[in-house]
Amino acid sequence: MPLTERFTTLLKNHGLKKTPARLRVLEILTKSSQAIAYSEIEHQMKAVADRVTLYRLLISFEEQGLIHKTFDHQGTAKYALCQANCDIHTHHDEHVHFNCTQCNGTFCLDTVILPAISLPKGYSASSYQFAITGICKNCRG
Amino acid sequence: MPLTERFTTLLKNHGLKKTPARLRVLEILTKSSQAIAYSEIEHQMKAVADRVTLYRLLISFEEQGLIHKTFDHQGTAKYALCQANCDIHTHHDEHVHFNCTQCNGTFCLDTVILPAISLPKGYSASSYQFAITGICKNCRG
DNA sequence: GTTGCAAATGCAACAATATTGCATTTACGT
DNA sequence: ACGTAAATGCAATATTGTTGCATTTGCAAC
Ligand SMILES: [Mn+2]
Ligand SMILES: [Mn+2]
Ligand SMILES: [Zn+2]
Ligand SMILES: [Zn+2]
Repeated sequence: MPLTERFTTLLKNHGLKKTPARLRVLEILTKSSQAIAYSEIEHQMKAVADRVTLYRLLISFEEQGLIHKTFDHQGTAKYALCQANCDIHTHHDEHVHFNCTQCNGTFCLDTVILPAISLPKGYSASSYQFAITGICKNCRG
Repeated sequence: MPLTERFTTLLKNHGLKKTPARLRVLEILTKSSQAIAYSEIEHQMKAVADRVTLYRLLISFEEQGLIHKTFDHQGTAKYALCQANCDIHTHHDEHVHFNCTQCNGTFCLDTVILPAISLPKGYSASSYQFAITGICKNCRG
C-alpha cells in the first residue's frame, strides 16, 4: 500500500482530518529510524505549516495514539510513530528507549523485554518509562 | 550534627565554596520529601539569589554529585539530593522515580530493585532511568 | 588580619520551547 | 454545493535555560 494511502486511512481511523501538514509529519516520522525532536521535525517540514500548528498537530497525534513522546537524557521531547495499534484510550507501545550521548539519537527498542517491577505499598502504576543512556550502535568506533 | 554544619562539610568535600544561596538550596532539598522542580526551588528561595545563579548552582551541584536530576512524565526537570556517596566522577544513586499524575509529585524510590536489562547488540549502556507514572500514596482516596 | 585570586554572583541580553486567543480557512459529511 | 466543526495562521505571552561580562566574595596562603 502506498504511503499516502496508508496515512489517509490512519488519519481517518483516528478521527483526524487529512491536511498537508499532517501528511508531511507522518511522512517524516515514517522515514526516520529514530524518535525525533520538535526542532528536527520543524526543520524537515520546510515551512509547510506554522510552528503553532506543528505543536497542536503533535498533541493531537499523541492523544489519538498515532505517535508517542519520550524525553531523552537531556530532557528534550522526542516523537516517534506508534508501532502497535494505539488509540485515544490506550497506548500499547511501552518499550525501552535508548539515548545516545554522542549523537543525541533516541531509539525505540521494541525487542527488549521490560521486566516486572514491584512497587512499594500505596503507589499504583499506570505506565512505565524505561530509558537507557549510552553509546548507540552507529556511534561505536 | 546540625544542618548548617553538615552542609558546610558537604560543600567542602565536593570542592564548592560555602555561599548563602547554596546553603539555602541544600536546606530546601533536605527538607523536601520529593524531588522538586526549578520553579519550586526558586519560589522557596525567596530572592536569596538571582535566577541565573540558581541555574548555575544546580549545574555545579549535579556535576559534583550533591544532587541528581530527573525528568518527570511531563518533561519537567526535578532535583533531589543524592543519598549515596556520589562524587564528580560517578553517581551511585540509580533508583526508580515515581511520577504522580494527580499532584505532579516526583518520588525517589530507593527501595525498589532495578532488574537487569539485556540490550541488543551494538548498544552499550552507561546509565539507566526507570520512571513509573501513576497515583502516589498521598493522592489515593 | 591582610592579601590575592579563583570562584561565585548579578545583570542584561538572548535563545529555545511551548501555550493561548482569536480571526480565517479548510476538510468533509450531508 | 453547502454548512459546520476542525484545523490553521498570526500575534502575543510564558517558561525554561544559556551566555558574556563586570563585580563581588570565599578562602587559602602568608
Ligand atoms: Mn518509542
Ligand atoms: Mn532520585
Ligand atoms: Zn549515537
Ligand atoms: Zn500524588
